[in-house]
Amino acid sequence: MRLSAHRAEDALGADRIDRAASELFGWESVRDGQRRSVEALLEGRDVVAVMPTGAGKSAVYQLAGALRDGLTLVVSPLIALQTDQLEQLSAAPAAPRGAAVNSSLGARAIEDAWAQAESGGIRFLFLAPEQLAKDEVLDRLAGLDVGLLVVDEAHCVASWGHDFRPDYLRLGDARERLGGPPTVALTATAAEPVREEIVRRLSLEDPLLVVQGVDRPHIDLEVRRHADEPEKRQHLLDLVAVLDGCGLVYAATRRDAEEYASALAERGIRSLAYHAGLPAKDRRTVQEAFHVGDVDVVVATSAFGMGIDKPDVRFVVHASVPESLDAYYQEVGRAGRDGEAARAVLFYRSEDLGIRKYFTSRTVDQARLRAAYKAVVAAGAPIRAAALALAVRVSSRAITGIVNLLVEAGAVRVTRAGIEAVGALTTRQVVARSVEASDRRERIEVSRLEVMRRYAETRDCRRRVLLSYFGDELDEPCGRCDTCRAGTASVHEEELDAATAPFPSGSTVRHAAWGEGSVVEVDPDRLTVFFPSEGYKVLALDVVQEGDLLRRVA
DNA sequence: CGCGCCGACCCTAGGGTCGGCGCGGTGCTCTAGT
Repeated sequence: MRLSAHRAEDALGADRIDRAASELFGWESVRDGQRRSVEALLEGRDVVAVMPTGAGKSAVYQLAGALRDGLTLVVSPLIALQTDQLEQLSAAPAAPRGAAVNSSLGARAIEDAWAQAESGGIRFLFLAPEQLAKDEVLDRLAGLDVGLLVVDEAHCVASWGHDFRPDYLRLGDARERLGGPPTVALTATAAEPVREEIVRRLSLEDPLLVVQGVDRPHIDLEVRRHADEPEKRQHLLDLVAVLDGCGLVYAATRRDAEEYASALAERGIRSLAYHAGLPAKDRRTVQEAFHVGDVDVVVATSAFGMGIDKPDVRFVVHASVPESLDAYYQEVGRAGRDGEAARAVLFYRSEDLGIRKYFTSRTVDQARLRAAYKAVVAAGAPIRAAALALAVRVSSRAITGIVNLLVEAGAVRVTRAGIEAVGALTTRQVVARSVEASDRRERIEVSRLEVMRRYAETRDCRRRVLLSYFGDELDEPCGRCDTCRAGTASVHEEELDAATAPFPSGSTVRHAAWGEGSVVEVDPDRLTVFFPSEGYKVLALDVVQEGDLLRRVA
């Protein structure tokens, strides 16, 4: 079946989308959020779509890619995800074909994929951001007609781009070099600052924001506070031992994951550990065993989960607090995909915030930064990253992070020709600005951890705290969380009304020192406001009002 | 930031405390050697 036939017949988008959905992919219906996203992309508009995995994120780019001219480039963080997506495509009745280019493939398979992309034999090409950092890849893509760029699991831009996988921060440059094709960023969870960073880093222009179904009302929320570590472990094991069905336990370290898994196994529970320290073969085995139901509980670090789409996960238990509410909800969201009742239980000890604090702390290597900037200036002309790495004597991998920081400091810019200095800053200024940029980032991460703490320690309805963080308001306590059951949430409710008046949730405010921010949460006696330069700030309402600290902007 | 391990030291012979130290999470890619 020729796609162009559809285009000729159906000038109107909606009908065309429905027909493609049923004829190419065999789907009976297209949801509202999917339709709006696809329509925008077909009109050439960028899209940021926040929708749970079960809600068919991939359908958005599959439909838009099939209906648009040219190649659809899908940036995906994991090779395993690329493989899954390819399988999904080939399982569809008449969907266009796709291929991947990554390090797991041999030279011949890669050459074949390129040839197919050039001849139009495939319409989807899957890549990790590291591929797009290579000149030869970009050159090759520039010779093709890239009609659509897809950034899957787009929260990775913000969470991994700054240190762990710095090539994520280069996607905006790659996009520009491809001629700025319409772009869709897809993710299951992203609060406002994460969305804002995605838009900024990818240089999206006035994107359509589609947020679909943040609430998962059938997941019961609960936090169990403990002062004592051994007691916490004991209670966690006691609980998991009696929970029905299969589930996940998230631990902070590999060691904890191993220990919990074997303690559960000793109690006769079919459980296995999963973390990035295991050989690739074992990791696949654990995933597969969980998927087919040969194991009931996987105890994992944050390594487990992306791409896991098992419908009947009945519980997600956290042995330690995650780094942010975004991360927490991402992990919790793996429960109850089938829409049946599920539970999310966080075992909380305030000391557990320590390891997260450690992970957020960054030290800038000033000597390397200085050397890199000097080398850029000395070059006198745009210098390639590889040449710069050689000049500064760091690995080509490490140079990306250093250059990212220099870009953030406004000291250099990255163009097609290479890296070049901008303005006339002294080395000292550059180092100072880079340190400031790094500190700002750390402040924001620390503040996100504080919000996680507030969730764990709140007496208000947990779901309301969670949803307001994601920009969704809940008018009444949910009735399906521990604070609602304990009655503390409804007490909170009575006090709330009077407090909401001056700075309602969602409004924009201005602070003399921190600039503009948006109100994330309103409590009877305090406000939580996100300031782009500072992160989340909790302000006492009486202090705010007495000192006239905030002005309402919008 | 908080832990767990190790050795030193305690005061009297084996078990306790204390201070110092190292460690802790996510994956891509390329390359050298089996």
